[in-house]
Amino acid sequence: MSLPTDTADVYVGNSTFSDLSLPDIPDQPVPMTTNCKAREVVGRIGSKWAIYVISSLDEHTMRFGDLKKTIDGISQRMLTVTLRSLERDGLIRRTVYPVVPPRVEYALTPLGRTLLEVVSTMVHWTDEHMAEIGAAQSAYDSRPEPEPIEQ
Amino acid sequence: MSLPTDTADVYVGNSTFSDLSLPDIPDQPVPMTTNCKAREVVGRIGSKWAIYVISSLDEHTMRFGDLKKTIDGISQRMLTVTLRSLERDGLIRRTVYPVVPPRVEYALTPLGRTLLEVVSTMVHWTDEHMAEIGAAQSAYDSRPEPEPIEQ
DNA sequence: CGGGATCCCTGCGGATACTG
DNA sequence: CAGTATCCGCAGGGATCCCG
Repeated sequence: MSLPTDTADVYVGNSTFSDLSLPDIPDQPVPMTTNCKAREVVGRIGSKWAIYVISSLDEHTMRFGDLKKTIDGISQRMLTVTLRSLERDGLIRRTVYPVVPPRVEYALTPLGRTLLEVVSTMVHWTDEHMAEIGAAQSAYDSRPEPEPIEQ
Repeated sequence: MSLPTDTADVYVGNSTFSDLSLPDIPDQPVPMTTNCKAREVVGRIGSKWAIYVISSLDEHTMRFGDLKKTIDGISQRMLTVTLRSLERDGLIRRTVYPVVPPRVEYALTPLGRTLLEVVSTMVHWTDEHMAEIGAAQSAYDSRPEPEPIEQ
């Protein structure tokens, strides 16, 4: 997603003019050739924070601050961006209570709950195979060193 | 992955000195606070091209050029980087045949085949719910426009 | 053919300051 | 509290050239 097809940002110096503080309609009309469906999923749940949000919302709804505290590596901006994106995709529902200290709650939609299962599958796979991957990496890093073929 | 903890790249002008043509040991010792396991999976299969490689290698082995032609949006560099990464993780196996025109074949390892199932789950989920997501997006983009609260 | 090495642009995402 | 608005570093990744 967000391929440089016709974004046509006004380039000024060393910064794009469309600095996208909070992007509204970022998705492009699919200029990719191959089956970009998978790309979309990854772009969605793999946006670095979406998984945490989805996982955190497992069952109970949460407020903005709660999510921020729970995920705790995330910045306000990225939490907002992620929540907006997930809301736009119909994966979470945002409820605003018009009270004096603003109260906003987020919860998974039925669709989001089905995605949670996929995410859980991924997390489960990781838990089971992380050791193998680590071992494979160690083995790989003990590379025989190409040996310049002197002679 | 690749969090800016202690990478300590020599910063020269507007470009990093460690231009990372082909990174060797990019993974960091987990400086994240939350359960970064999920992040690792996403970082792995969500590296924009890994899914295509994994999916393409479903069952039959493939040569470098075959993969490049199949995935077709990918650059040589990214295909190489992705293949190296997956090989290091023990997800694919690289076989070099010492013949005059070099012949290199890639195939999923047993571990990689288990990941393929996870990827398939994701792709399947996408196929089933893309319409819903699209509808949700359209609905969201027909936003009631916040109404500046005149008066 | 299968990459390795370089150069360079872009956009992701962090930090910070300000509003209702 | 729950955002919005800006600024900007930096790594991801494409284009290109070259090599065994």
